[in-house]
Amino acid sequence: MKTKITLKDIARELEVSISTVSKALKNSEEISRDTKEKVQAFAKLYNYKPNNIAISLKNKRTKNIGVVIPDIVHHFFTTVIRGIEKYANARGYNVIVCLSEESFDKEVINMEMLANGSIDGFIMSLSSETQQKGDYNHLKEVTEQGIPVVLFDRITNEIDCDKVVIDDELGGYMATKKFIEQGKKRIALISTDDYLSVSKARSMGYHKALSESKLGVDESMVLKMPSMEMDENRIKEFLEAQKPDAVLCVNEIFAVYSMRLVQKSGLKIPDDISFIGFTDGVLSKYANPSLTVVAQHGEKMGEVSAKMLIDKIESEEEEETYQTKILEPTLVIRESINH
Amino acid sequence: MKTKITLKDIARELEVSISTVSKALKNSEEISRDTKEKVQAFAKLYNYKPNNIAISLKNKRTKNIGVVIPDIVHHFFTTVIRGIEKYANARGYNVIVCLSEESFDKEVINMEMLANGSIDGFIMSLSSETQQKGDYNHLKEVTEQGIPVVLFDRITNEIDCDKVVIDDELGGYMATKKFIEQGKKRIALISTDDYLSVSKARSMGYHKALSESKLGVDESMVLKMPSMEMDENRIKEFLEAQKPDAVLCVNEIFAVYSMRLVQKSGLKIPDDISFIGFTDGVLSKYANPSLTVVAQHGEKMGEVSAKMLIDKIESEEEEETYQTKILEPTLVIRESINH
DNA sequence: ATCTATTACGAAAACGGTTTCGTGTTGATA
DNA sequence: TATCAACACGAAACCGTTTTCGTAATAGAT
Repeated sequence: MKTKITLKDIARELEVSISTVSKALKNSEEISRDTKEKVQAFAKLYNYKPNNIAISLKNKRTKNIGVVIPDIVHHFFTTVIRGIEKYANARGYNVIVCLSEESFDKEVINMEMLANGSIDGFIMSLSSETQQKGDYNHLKEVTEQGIPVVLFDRITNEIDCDKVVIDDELGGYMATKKFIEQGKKRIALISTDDYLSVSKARSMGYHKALSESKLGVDESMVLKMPSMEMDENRIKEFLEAQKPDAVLCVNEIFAVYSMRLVQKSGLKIPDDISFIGFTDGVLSKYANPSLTVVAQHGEKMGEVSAKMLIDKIESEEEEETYQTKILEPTLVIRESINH
Repeated sequence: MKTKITLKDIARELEVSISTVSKALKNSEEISRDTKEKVQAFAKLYNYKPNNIAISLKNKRTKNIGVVIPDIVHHFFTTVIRGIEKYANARGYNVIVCLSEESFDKEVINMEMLANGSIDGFIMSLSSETQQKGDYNHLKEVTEQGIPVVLFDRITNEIDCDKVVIDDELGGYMATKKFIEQGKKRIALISTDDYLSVSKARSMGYHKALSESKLGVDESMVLKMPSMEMDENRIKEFLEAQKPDAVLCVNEIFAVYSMRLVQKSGLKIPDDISFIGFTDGVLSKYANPSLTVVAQHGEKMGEVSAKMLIDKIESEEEEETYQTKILEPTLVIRESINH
């Protein structure tokens, strides 16, 4: 086992001082050509690499960014991470991922762990429990310490920081409008409870599109599922009672599941009933029929978040100006609606 | 912006030495009750938290583990990460995720970045490019430095380290056996090229089961896709030419896609033709019909890997003994085969 | 009164770097 | 010959901890 070599080792071996070695390796003008060459050759020979931790301590910069998300087994978050990772890596940063698993306490603990010097900034999406509680003190503490934070997707207005969201309302609006244009008359919405900011916005888009049209809103056409868990019977009863000819679902799973239900009862998709979901994941792509969705471009979101964060980390000025970037969703047309 | 408080700050404020503060906070016997109470109260008041970086430098322990995987937008890896994260977190470790994106160079760069003090050990799954090249020098260097490594799923025998795999051959065997027991006669395999160690093992299980049976192996019933990308026509031609009554696919996507193809040509699943895939992801669960799969228990794999790694990190002895844990896959029966 | 043990604390080294500043040596200049 | 700048390097502080070791003060024993 050949252990890592340090500046001190090189200095001892070459009978120069540590400072000289450090400078020589940085090609400082202060050091003679001779010495520099000697040191650099020696360093290369023994594969010297500076210790990141020591550098972090000195510079008060870790080159790590902390990502705190509710869940990783979820296509959207996964693509966001990929976007963050790619961008951050290109700028020399590493990504520390922590999962809150939708728990407020875990979110707090994770942030506390990371905030004590392990990272230069946070990128995060709030857990549902945090959003329900409305308690954002852990975020306040972090921002007050001067640690930059970028909130994405599941955000709150109670914290002053950079934010990246997609225009979920627009997404709901676009999808609903599409149905209206296609002459659908009974347009249903399957949503979750409003505490999830995204569901809320998507529902608003749905309501807006309908109230702008001659159809108007009929609240009995809206099903709010109490949790993200599938409750098969609720959906089944709802679809049988309301007999919609178009359904907008706030996620993929509701949509795919609903499609299976209506297919079993003999309806044809998209002619008898059309579907649009949210999140352009594998499910939508490989569903039968493939599902038209409002795509959120998670990877782009990750990139944008990472860029905002790193720019802030590396900016000298202590500007207290925060921006909210709004990304536009797009409709990915597949077989579950008429073309 | 209230900046973080350090031991030095407390020492100055309370007019004691830094050492005293440090000891007082650790409830050392050396310090008087009075002083301890004073220091602890002050620390709590100003919300003192020790700086992780400084501690890391001192202890030569970062409490970080590096996870290097080929891809994160992939259900299996995602569940493994979750398993790692949960377990590691419970033991006070953070997880730094790096993506090789199936590239050898990125894998090398990522490992080098992390190996310079940022982490205490690696958990990784090889990129396909690395497996094709067969170049494992980056791994050798790391292990020679005494950094513990746990390899999972996509492993190599050329490196001495702990390993965790699922018995992919057994998985292929179990699935094929199932088909044989159900009286299927034309059992096909859709696989990828053999450089992926997992595909290879799964194929071996398929071959083994068939050669043990009266059916025997017919190589024309095996389709090897040159890459992970979907090549729709290859599969279509293959299925039309061979007319199998059962298909084993080395992943979900091949399976779901194939099911759609045969359904379009009027075949009934599972009676006319049955399907089994690998990877128990969302696709299998929500496919129509839902797909029977060989489940790999990624979360368990992550947990086991993390446990092995952390145990090694925290073990005093320099035992050079490595183990390979083999996890057994299980068959998750769904609608794509007869019950 | 002297010695010893205990208590309670501080100084300093160490982790592995970076960086500022001081200084001995050299050669050129006045 | 005295002065001085340029050169090349080293000492030391610093980042924020932990930990070893030394020691002043006090109390108890003889």
